[in-house]
Amino acid sequence: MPELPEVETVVRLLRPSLIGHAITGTEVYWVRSIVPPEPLLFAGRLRDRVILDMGRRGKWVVVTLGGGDTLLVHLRMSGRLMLESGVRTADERHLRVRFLLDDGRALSFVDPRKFGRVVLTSRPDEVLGNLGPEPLEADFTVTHFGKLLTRRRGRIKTLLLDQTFIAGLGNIYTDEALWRAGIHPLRETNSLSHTENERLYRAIREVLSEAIAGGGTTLADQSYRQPDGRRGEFADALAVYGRAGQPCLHCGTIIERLRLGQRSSYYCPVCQKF
DNA sequence: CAACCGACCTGTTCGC
DNA sequence: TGCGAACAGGTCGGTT
Repeated sequence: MPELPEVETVVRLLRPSLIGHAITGTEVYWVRSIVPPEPLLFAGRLRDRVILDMGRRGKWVVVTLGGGDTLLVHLRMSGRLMLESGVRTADERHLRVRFLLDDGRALSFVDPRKFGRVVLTSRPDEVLGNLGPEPLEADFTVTHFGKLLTRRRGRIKTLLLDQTFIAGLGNIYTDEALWRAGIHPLRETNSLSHTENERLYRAIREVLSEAIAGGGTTLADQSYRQPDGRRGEFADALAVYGRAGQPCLHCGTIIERLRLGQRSSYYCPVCQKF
């Protein structure tokens, strides 16, 4: 579910109220949610660690702890991080890991589908090192993007979903960026013109920035919420994702859906010619 | 290498 | 109403 904007939204909201607090206990309810999968060692290593910082790299939440360890959280399809003030958990049934804090609050990792992971490591680069550039960073320039593109082949959408090529894009925002850039998802990467490269670069940065400003995207199933419970308002701004059968906001043509691997892609057959 | 498929999991919606 | 199929924001490993 969560892509870069949703993870960024979560981090921005949680960070100020977590920094400086210590973890006093860790409860593991689903062993495979943690790495390494040893609840006693995991909890022991986290006890009394102070949260020094919290950030994001691609779709990973990065929690820097005192003592040299780092906690990496990937929400995958259905994971959520929620800060709770009491003993109660909003979603007890899907609670996988809970971190108790020194002030009585708790940070809960809730994940119905159990795909998400909480990784405790002293070497975060072993996990994060293979990620491609951060699309919103200043050093990610249009020149840089163009150079990366010319070296690659295959379908453009597949490439944008590859986290080692560029970090943070998922199924929603690749479709939105390709629509904004007027590029068909199945276009061969090496067939893109210089102009198309530039349009794609701008589209990626704009759609991600706007989505962050809107607090991410909450779809009809409501599975993503901001940590404070509010919905992500960028759902109202989606131009193609999930809109098969509805008119293109630009030209009125009916939006189509195709299969790429086992995933859906939404596009306008007129604005995004093959 | 690029493309595709099944796994990993549970929950919800769709179609008959 | 009931019930199986299809589908879901992600990623990995194995096969063609």
